[in-house]
Amino acid sequence: MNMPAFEPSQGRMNPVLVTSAALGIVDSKPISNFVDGQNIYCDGERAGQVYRVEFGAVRVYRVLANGRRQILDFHLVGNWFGLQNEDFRRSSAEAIGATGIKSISLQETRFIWQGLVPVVLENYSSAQEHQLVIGRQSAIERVAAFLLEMSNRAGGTCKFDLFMPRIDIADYLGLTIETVSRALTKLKSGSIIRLQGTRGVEIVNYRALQNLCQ
Amino acid sequence: MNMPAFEPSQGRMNPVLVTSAALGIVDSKPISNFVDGQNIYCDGERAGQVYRVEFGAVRVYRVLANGRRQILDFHLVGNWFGLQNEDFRRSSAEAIGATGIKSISLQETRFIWQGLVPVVLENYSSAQEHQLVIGRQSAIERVAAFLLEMSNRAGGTCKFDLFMPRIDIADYLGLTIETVSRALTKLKSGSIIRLQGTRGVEIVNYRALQNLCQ
DNA sequence: CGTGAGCTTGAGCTCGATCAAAGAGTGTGG
DNA sequence: CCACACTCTTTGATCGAGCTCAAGCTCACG
Repeated sequence: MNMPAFEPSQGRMNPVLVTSAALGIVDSKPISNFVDGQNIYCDGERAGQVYRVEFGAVRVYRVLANGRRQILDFHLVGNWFGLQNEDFRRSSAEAIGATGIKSISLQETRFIWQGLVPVVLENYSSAQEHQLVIGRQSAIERVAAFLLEMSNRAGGTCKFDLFMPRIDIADYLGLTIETVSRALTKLKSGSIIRLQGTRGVEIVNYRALQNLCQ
Repeated sequence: MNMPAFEPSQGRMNPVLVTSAALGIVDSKPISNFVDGQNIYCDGERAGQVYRVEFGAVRVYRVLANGRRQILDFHLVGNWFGLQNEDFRRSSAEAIGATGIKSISLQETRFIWQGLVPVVLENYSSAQEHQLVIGRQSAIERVAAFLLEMSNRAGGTCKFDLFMPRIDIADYLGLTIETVSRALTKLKSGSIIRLQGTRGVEIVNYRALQNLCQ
């Protein structure tokens, strides 16, 4: 049985179709440009806008009192972020590399909430998927799951670039950079992946990677 | 490079008000009764309905191929669950104790999606909150966070009953039952909580518990 | 070609998992 | 009402995955 309220969406790959209502509004906005590491919004700040990545990437994260950081989600081209119900931000968002963002104010969103429902549901779904990874997977399984996720979001290619440094991967997966590095080395040694430079990844044995994710 | 200034969000919708449309439909439905452990929906199943807890409680979980289980969320009285974008379930839902559920078909939801937006946003928000706990907190910090969450959801009282067994707490927090038990014992020894029987909890030192959560 | 940030590798340690057993709580039947 | 049985929980002992601390190494950049 289909969800009749909106068109079906393929994972997070194709948000363009499902948000056509929102697109009409956001497309008329100018692109705001951000440099690497630049803040888009901040924990504790009043929430005023909803955002869409036009180019580049964004990390959304929280920092605990003791300095430990958890990256809640990465957002790539076409992804919406910053959607929330509360008045104040409970996380921060930063550009990864040179990044372009379009935004609409929350006041405008009342006209397009319906169009954004699938977007929120997808974000929710991927948050739950991620709970499973960080709750019940070993280090190597987390890294394998991460590589598959990035491969998917890069369009399903087996050769792609990671757009974030190791520390971001570690903070996304709930690990340390050393453990991430060791896991990547292990996957390389097992001829499951190939590494090119510090960001390039090629999945050689896709099946083996999937098996690791349970 | 600067984002336009954040505008204050005026007249933020109250979740109770905005779900009134949904409430109107679901209130006319009969309550379905479930016994302890009974399945409400199943991983892989075609998704047909959205649910609301009338009494009792529900656990939503995923099981990995190797048998490891992760509880994604607990749902208490008044909570909606089962909202998703995909056609098929990616998790299972079970009653905890005697539980009453009202449901509406997804076909009906087209009339109330807009009303359910805050519900989805809240579920999304709590999923992210939980990512932080299982990604970057130690065992005792996770258990402390869990007790505070349950206290809040029980209405902010410091004396309440846990409605789930230790194994559910463990699978929610990404720990083992032994570790959960040890953490509870430690909190008891530190006079931060008091335990009554196997389910009863009283928070004696609320501040100390909050400090543990960072 | 030099420099520094980011990444990898190594050694040792710690927290939580695992394995094992005892204790508490609940329900059933004599 | 108590004895038994069963499940759930607690406690103990040991082990190992991943963290921490500490060097080296790479690579992108000037």
